[in-house]
Amino acid sequence: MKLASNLQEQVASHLRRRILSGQLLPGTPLREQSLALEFGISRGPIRDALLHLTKEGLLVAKPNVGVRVAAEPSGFKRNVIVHLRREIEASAVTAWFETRDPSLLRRLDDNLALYREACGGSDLAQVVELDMAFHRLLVETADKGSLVDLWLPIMLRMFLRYSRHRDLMESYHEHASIVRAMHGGREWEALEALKSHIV
Amino acid sequence: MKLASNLQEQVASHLRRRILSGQLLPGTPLREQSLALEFGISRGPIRDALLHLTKEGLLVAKPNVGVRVAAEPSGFKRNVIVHLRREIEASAVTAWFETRDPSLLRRLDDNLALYREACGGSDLAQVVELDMAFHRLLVETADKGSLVDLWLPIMLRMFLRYSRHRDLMESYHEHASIVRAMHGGREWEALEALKSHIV
DNA sequence: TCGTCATTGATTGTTGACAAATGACAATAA
DNA sequence: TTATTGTCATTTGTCAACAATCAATGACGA
Repeated sequence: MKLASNLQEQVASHLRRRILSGQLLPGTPLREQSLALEFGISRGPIRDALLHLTKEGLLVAKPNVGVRVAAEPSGFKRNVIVHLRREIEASAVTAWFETRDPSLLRRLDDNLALYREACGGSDLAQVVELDMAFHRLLVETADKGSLVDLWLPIMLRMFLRYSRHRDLMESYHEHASIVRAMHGGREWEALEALKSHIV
Repeated sequence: MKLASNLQEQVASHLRRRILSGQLLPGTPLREQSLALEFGISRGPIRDALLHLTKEGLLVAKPNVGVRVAAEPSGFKRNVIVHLRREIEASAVTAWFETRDPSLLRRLDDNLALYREACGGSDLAQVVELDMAFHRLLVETADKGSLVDLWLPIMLRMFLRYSRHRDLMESYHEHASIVRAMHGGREWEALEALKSHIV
């Protein structure tokens, strides 16, 4: 899951995980030099990675000063984000019901099994990863995955406050009920379950 | 408008303008070396700028190969984008009606005057710039501008097909009618005008 | 005492050289 | 002819050194 040939992407996904799993709290400054030392590489790829994460909304950059982990979105912003996510993911699911390609259902089932396990365990980073993967599967199916790049930064901003305010097992059951409705071909039910899951 | 102390942002906004105004067509490859030569700087800041634009959706990058100007979004994707933009900008305008801060109205009026002029002239880059600025003003007012970073990449992807399919003067009148409704305090009318303007 | 302004240390911004990967083309063999 | 392999030029990826900038500190003068 983590393999990438170029260093910047390796660093980016590593930091992404640390931020989303709550190991790096909002406001924490990240220095290029220290990160370069920590990863044993030069500052170049680090800069690229930080730029990635900044554009994704996980970091905020001040010119000539550096980057910090972004603050959780305000209530107002979060509300908008919720609506945007619903719009994107609902569009994708609606599109899926046109074809009902069963390969998606298989992948969702696989994800669900792993997710259930992870929710029982204590590896929060793994839980976040699988939760993310679930929704990514939904978004990817529509229109040859064209929505993913639109969806990702929105999703990430929402996940900035993942760790707290979340009952993991309940989240699992919500995923399961979405998939169940899709298996049964009940479009309206799937969309309702999705909408009430995204909060 | 163009001033930025760091080179990457100067390069980024320059390329942004060239792409949005249609001088760089979808599919056109951009080489770091040639750009560095063209701007008379080294490849470092160029890389940063290209990364910015890639994350904004104006370019697509293939690892170890390079970047090209992004293709126009598909019909499906564009439809989603339209809904996202409406959601964001309508939220912002709704929030404005809570306070009705008159300083926004003043700035919108200023923008309208310039926009009208530009629509008459032939400088498409200027038209795009002002159109963008108009909507940015709307988005900026709400919640201390927190929606801007969410809105920008969505807006830019939509503007990839700005030049064609657009009657400039009609666009001006739509802007004007939005502002007119806001001046008059007619919230519903403003939101409807906004919604029908975003297509 | 308070405010202003140089100094200084830390951090980002920029550069040019080098390493690694890719795609195109030509040579070779079935 | 067609598929495969090897070579080469082009382009991106990475690196370490240098320059520019900022924020904090402390000296200075009102």
